[in-house]
Amino acid sequence: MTRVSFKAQMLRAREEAIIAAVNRLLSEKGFDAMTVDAVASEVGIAKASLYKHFDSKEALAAAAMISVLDRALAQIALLEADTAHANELDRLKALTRWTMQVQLAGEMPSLPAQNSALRAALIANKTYIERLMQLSDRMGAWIVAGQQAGRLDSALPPEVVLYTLFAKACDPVLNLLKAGGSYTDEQIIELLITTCFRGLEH
Amino acid sequence: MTRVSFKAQMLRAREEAIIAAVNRLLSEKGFDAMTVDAVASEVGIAKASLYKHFDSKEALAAAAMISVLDRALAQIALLEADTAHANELDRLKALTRWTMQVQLAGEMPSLPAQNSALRAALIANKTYIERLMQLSDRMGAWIVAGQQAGRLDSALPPEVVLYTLFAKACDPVLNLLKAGGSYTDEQIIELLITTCFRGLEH
DNA sequence: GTCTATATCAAGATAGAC
DNA sequence: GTCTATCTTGATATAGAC
Repeated sequence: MTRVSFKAQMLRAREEAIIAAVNRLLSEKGFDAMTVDAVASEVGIAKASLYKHFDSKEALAAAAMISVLDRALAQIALLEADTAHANELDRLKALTRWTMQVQLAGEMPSLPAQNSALRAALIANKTYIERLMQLSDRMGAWIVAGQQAGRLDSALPPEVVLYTLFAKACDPVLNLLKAGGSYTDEQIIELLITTCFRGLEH
Repeated sequence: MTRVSFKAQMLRAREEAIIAAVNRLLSEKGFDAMTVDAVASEVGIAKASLYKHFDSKEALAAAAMISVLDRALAQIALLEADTAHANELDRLKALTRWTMQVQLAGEMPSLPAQNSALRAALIANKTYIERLMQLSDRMGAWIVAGQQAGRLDSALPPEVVLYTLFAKACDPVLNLLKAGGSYTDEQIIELLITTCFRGLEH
C-alpha cells in the first residue's frame, strides 16, 4: 500500500516538474519555438521518458494550461474568502493583478491564437474545457454582480468584459514596458489596472 | 527606356502581389504556421522564384510589416488633412478604428512577440525601423498634444498610451468577439474603442 | 519508466536547366 | 526570373534494450 502510494507521489512530483518546465518555456519562447528536447533537457530526463508521461507536445501545453487555470481558480477561492475585497469589482481587479504578476514572473504560458493543431487538442481536452468554463462562470458571476451594483458599465455585454480581462493575461504591453526598464513590476501593473478598469467602469 | 520601365512595373506588381499574399497568410495563420510553400502557391509562382524576390521567410514578413506601416502612415496623413477630426484625440481614435478594421478584414500581419530569428531580422531592417519610428513619432505627438489639451490623462506616461494603442492592432478580443458571431464588425470596434479610450481619457 | 539510437517528415533554402 | 528537382536541417515521435 505505502509503496504504491509512494510511487504515485514520485510520479506526480515528476509530472509537476515537467509542467513547471513547460510553463516556463511556454512563457519564454511560446509554443512553436518551444521544443520537446528543451523540455526534456530542463527537466533532466530523456525525451523518450517525457513521452511516457505525455502523449504529445500539444498534451504538454494542455497540461500547462490546466495547471495555470487551477492556480487561477485557487486565487478565486482565496478572494471569495477574503473579507478585504468587499465587492466584486475589487475581486476582479485583484484577480487581474494576480494574472499580470504571473505573466511578469515568466510563468504564464503563451499559446498562439492560431495554431490549429494545438487548438484542436485543447478543445478535445475535457479537463481543460471544464476548468476554462469554471473560470468563465466564476468571473462571469462577478461581472454581472458588478454591473448590477453599478460598479461596472451595464451597457457592456458581460462577455466583452470577460474577454477583455482574459486578454490581460497575455497583454504585450506588460512586456514592452518591462523591457523598457523605466518602471517596476508594481508600477506597470498599477498603470494597466487603472487604464483597463477605468474603461470598464461606469 | 519604356521597356525597362515596363519591366520594373511588372516587378513591382509581382512583389506587391507577394506582399498581399504574405499579409493575408500572416493574418490568418501567424508567422510560424505560415509556410513559404503556401505563399508561393497563393501567388501562383514557384518557391524558387519567390526567393529571387526575397532572401528569406523573415524578409517576407518584414516586407509585409513595412507595407502595413506605410498604410498606417498614409492614414495619418489623411487624418491630418481632414478637418472633420478636429483634435488629436479624435485622430487617435480614428487611427485605432482603422487599425481594428484592418485586423477584422484579415489584413493585419500578426507576428509572434517571441520568435528571436524574426525579431533580429526586423531590428536589422533599416526601412522597417525607420517606418516604425515615424509612426511612433507621429502618434507620440498626438498623444502629448492630447494630454496638454486635457483630453488624455496626463498622469499616464505617453509610452504607455502609445503601446496600448499599438497593442490594439493585435488585440485577441476582436477575433474572439467576431468568432462569437453576436456582433457586427462595427459594433465590436465601437465597444472596444469606447472601453479603451475611456481608460485613457482624463 | 528510463535510456540511446533512429525513423520520419515538414519546411526553409538552393542547384541548375531554360 | 521562372521552373523542377533536390539538399539540408531541425524537431516530433518511436523502437527496443534494460
